[in-house]
Amino acid sequence: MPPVAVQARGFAQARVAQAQATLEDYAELISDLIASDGEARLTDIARRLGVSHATAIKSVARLKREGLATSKPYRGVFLTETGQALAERVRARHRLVVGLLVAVGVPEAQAELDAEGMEHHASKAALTAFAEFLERRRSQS
Amino acid sequence: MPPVAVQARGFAQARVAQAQATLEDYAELISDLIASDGEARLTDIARRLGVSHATAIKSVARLKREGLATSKPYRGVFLTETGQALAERVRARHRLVVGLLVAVGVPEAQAELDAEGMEHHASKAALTAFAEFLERRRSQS
DNA sequence: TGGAAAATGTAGCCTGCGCTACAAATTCTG
DNA sequence: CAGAATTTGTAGCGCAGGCTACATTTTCCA
Repeated sequence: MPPVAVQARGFAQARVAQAQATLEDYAELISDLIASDGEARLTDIARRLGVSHATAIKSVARLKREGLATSKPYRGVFLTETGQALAERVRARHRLVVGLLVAVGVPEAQAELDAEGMEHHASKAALTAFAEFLERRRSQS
Repeated sequence: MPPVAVQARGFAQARVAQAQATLEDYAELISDLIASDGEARLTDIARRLGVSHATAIKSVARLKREGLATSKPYRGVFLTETGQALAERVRARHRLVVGLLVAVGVPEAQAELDAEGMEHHASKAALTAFAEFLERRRSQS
């Protein structure tokens, strides 16, 4: 077993990541919807996340509280600059994680599903390592 | 963007995994404590998870509700057969994830921390791929 | 253009998992 | 072996994020 402090830190890190996960998922999804449909409607957000619209409304309210999004009644949801920046970081990270999973042999479709959960827990150091690993791969083949 | 159904499934999978995560962490930790100390005391569980003892008590109560653990007042916590089996699966999975992270270049210490969060989201297919990847690596070097 | 359909919003409930504060039991020790 | 220290238990709170049910607003189209 790892030293107590180290182990506790690991769990704490995972908890913090988890608390951010919802915000990250929403930010990325809203950004994607705006890019593809021109707007991010509550119903579409809920459908894509697989939750009820009531849940989506609550979560969007939290995004607004945290300064990541804005919206007016009966209108679509928009990201603030901060929110957009978060969305872009998350998107890049998502691609990196999927890329790594595929590179080590996880089937594409499953890699997408797994990445959805794992990406939130990849540290900067891990992402750097992933990028370098993929780069080495690419230059070799 | 992926098809709606696929994307929703990804998020749903992540939510399910997350709901299991606490149980898995406790089961593994209790198993480790029993192996190393002969017993799993509430205080040690709480210290290693980095939470208050009250939180640990609540979570252990949930493990008992779900048939994974047993305990009597003012005595240590023990795993049922189901709980022990879970602990072993989780331990194996944890090692596999750490192994993969290290193999692709994540520093050992960080790999341990990251694995704590990621491991809960690795599907069977991913774990198989990880194992094969590590096997290939081993036989090459 | 008026009414049905769709979208959005509100209210209230549940569970999980954090916390602090206080209570009770056990264990250690002088 | 009595009292202090430790450990375990209980109560009650907060937040996040699920849900259903019902209300309201907007949108669409016959």
